[in-house]
Amino acid sequence: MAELKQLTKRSENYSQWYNDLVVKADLAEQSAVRGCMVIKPYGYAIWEKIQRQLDDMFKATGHENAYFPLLIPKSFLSREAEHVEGFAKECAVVTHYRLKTNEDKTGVTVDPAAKLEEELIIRPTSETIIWNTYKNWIHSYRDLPILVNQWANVMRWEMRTRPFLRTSEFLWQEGHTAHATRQEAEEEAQRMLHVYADFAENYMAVPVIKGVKSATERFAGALDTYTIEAMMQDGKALQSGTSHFLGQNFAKAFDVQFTDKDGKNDYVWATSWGVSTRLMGALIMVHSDDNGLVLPPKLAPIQVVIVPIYKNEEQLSAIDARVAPIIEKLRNMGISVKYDNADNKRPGFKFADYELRGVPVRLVLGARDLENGTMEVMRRDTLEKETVAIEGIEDYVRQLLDDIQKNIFQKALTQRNGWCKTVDTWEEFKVEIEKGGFILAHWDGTPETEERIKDETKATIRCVPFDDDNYPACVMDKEPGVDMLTGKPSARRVLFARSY
RNA sequence: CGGGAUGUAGCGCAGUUGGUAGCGCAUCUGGUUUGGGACCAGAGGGUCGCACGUUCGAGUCGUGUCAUCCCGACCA
Repeated sequence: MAELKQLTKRSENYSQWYNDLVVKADLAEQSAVRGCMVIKPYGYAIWEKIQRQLDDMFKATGHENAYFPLLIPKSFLSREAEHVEGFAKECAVVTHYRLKTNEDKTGVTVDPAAKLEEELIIRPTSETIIWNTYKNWIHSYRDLPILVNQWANVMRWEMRTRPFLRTSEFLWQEGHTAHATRQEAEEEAQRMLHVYADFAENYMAVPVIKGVKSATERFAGALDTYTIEAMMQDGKALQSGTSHFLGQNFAKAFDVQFTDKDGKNDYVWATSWGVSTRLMGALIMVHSDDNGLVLPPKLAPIQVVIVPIYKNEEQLSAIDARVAPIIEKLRNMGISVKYDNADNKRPGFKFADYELRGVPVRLVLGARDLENGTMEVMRRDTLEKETVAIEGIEDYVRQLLDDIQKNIFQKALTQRNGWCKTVDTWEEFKVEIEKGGFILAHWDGTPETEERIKDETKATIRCVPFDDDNYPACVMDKEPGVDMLTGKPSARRVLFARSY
């Protein structure tokens, strides 16, 4: 009880509330290694659902999976100038390949004799090692395009870490494609951004704003970075996925040329795109309430939990028998069901526990229901309970799951749209940014102004939004104007926010 | 790397002017319970982050050190 109460103090410190939720909902815990995270079975089950769905979507757009080494020779990283610049400060480095036992047997030390001639970097991202490989794969236009994705872990030695949002080591997928033309590569980068947006909205039930990053916010080594930006319940934005048009930068750095139909040589055009376990951070922060996690049915490891209520063995076996065919039917419909008839926890405890873990639907069957031929159905998103006839309950549940999926998206969308506002003056901007949310304002397009705004308000340009009929009108406002700070001309409003 | 805070049982904490370790939750045993986080009785669990110092005596005082968290800078 005391544990649950702590969760209700969300307003005091959102960050702390979030950390509590991650731990209490049994998703993850801190590891012995600084800034790393142990993903526990329940948390990992959610990640597996995310993985499986994204993987299907990648395959449907013609991509294949492959795997590249964890360790990258230091010299690879420095081939692309901007790329090193962006990652050098956060790399873990392998310098030796052997330990030896101390002479007094008190432990082990690094064997100085086993120093590597060239240090190895634990990948912060795999562009360099992949492009070094692509050099050997690509000779002719017939070898293109290459559409490869990798599921992997990467490591970035960040100064400040947060579970799921920014851990030193994280799981992700990174797509790396090579194309014969600029246009094809640009289309690929856009296509994958839309795949991400589709996934975020239709599976995670997290509404996002698609757009292009400003030059300062761009990926190190990219010509353009496209992003999906989500809004958390506390008014801070979260960059949830990115897709990069890399131009010929990496092809030039790793000398990857191909011969076209006319026999002429040219550098190939590249993209890369990735989403990480950070998506789980978004999932948690967008939907959760004071009772814990709220998972969208499409990504919930357990979609339906059934809890029996009984006073003795006979009653339990009667319930077991009544529940068995329901479980079977639900499973045949592709619904994941857990029947929790464990005798070592009381019903009230189970109710609270499955709510904490975000299970979308709970069915309860007791002696009373057995007599009436009913079950109690509770939906996690609204916490509403109703009593429903057992006859045909499987279809009812199927319908309810769809309904919950739609409802939590709608709820998040309404909230997100409520966070969008237009601001015209600098004074107003400084006031509004304190309240959180997305702010649409005019910007003169220079990095200097962007920097000033960031320094004074901690707000960054999240993106220049793409067209989408579903966005609120203020996001779609493309009228020119003047910069709120400098008064210089602005082509259109851009999206500002404070972010994680 | 700067500012602030905290390190005492698995978790959350208390510990008085320095006197040899305590509470709640969790765990284990037995019993009664079971429609919203059960109750009773009993039990187990600690080099008080680490090191050095002051003292007859340190969880408590001093110095150093390490770690974690929060707020910044940095980032998916």
